[in-house]
Amino acid sequence: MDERLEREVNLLHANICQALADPKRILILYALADGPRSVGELTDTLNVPQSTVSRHLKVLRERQLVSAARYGVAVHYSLTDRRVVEALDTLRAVLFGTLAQRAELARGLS
Amino acid sequence: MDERLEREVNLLHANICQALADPKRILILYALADGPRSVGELTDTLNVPQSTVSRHLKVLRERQLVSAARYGVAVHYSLTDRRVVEALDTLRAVLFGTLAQRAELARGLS
DNA sequence: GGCTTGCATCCGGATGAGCGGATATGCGGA
DNA sequence: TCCGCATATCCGCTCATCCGGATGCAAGCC
Repeated sequence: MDERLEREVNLLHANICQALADPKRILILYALADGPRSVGELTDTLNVPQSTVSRHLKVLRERQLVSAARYGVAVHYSLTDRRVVEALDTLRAVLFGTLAQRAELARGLS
Repeated sequence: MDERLEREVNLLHANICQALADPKRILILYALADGPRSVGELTDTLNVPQSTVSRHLKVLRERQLVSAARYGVAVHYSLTDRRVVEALDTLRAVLFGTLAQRAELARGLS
């Protein structure tokens, strides 16, 4: 295996893919795709304790997938790079493809 | 939060993102992007025990990200949908962007 | 049928990730 | 300065995941 690719993939995993490995974090990214949101807003949107939201935001912030800006006492988070959501949309399209295929298969079996 | 999006994201996570949450699995996908490979070939490429490769392949197979075909005593795996690798490439581009930004920042600080 | 080869699965152990209540910190208003 | 709000971090806990050697299983050869 190409050592270069291996190192690159390790970086990719550590910096991005691992961050996408939790459904709540993906939801946060989609919520931010509509524009910046404060932690409180995200807490309401996701309907989980605030500490949980902050913990997930920390993961996303450390990987620079989101960026934070303080406005008075509130902190507004926003997407750093929309391409992350685009990639997720691509994966969603793949998912629909396989789901459709499974449905097809199930119909054929019946 | 839109319940529909929430369900969709849960599916996306369970079926795809979780499968991308391990660097070895990402490497397998990239290896398969060059064409079908047998388990033995992947074992050599990744340089890990065969049981480990088979375990990861099982995860990818269950999510239908790869498909298996038996040729005699060997099993050849191939990518089900190239778009998965395309999405990974997009994320790689994002990664390079943030890495460049960090380098820039580090230079500015020195 | 016995053997080899290639792959899948089982198992116990170690590590990591998520959780959410409690608490700390930072900021603006009175 | 003291208070209150918004957010961040700490803590102990539970659960998920990965690992790799050992073992099971299918297919072809003799």
